[in-house]
Amino acid sequence: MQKDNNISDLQLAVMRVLWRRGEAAVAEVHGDLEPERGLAPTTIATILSRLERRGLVRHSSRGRQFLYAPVVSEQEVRHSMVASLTSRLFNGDATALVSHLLKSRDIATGDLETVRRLLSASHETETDHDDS
Amino acid sequence: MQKDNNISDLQLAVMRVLWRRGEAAVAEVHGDLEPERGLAPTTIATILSRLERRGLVRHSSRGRQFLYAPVVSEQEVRHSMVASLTSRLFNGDATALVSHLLKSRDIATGDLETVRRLLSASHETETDHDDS
DNA sequence: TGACTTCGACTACAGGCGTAATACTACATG
DNA sequence: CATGTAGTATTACGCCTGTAGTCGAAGTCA
Repeated sequence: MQKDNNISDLQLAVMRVLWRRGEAAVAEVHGDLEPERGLAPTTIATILSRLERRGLVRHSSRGRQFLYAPVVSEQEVRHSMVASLTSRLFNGDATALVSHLLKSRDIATGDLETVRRLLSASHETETDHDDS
Repeated sequence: MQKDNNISDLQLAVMRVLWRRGEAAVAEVHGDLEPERGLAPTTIATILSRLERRGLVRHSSRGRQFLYAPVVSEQEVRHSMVASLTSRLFNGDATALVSHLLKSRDIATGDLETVRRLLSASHETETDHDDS
């Protein structure tokens, strides 16, 4: 069973860079996030160290730089986080979550069709490859 | 627009007691949670104060006891937390979350029927009253 | 009235997060 | 070799959470 991969917003942003690039040096992660976040490079480095301490990433060295690479996949993190929320909020009942989404109009009426399509697709395909 | 009602697990547990009881003294909340959590009464009191500081509950006095009552509904909290996760993890696309749930087998194959039922119910009923 | 009980208020401490400055180390260069 | 520089490691600080002890006020009981 995998650990609790529940992570914060900023940590997620950093992970997303790693997922996209496969591996990246601190400076690269910083470069990618700087426009939207405007954080100091050392801040990014701190985040990466902490992620490494938690086992979500690992690093190798290239010259005197560290190359960080994800250890967990985006799917795993999503799964873990969604499951955690489902368990906390809906007692683990994922259909209750769907029900909530439908009733609270988080899913616009126009998107019902999309969901219906997903649903039909989902009983045909038994193999799973997460995410669209 | 409502604030960020994202709360922790323990805080949720406490809120659930208040939602169930309408209002409750510290001792009552503690009594309800003690079996599963085994926390000191003062711990519960601390949680309640903090929730009050954040505006999620308010209190009145009965004798020298405080009666705490929820200020936000379970629906609001759920909505807020689900929305927050959806935005962080799926870029705000709730259908992507449903897609995730379906593909990752968080929803057992046997429950697909349930979802399908929810779905049909949801385009007939335009009025919403959250939760089942 | 004095002791005991009850309850909220205040204080505390560790650990996580956001955020970052500063320290240290080792390569590059004149 | 001396020094600038790049890049990691260490330290820091405020805020939140979990967890709870202690203090002080007020009511209860003998």
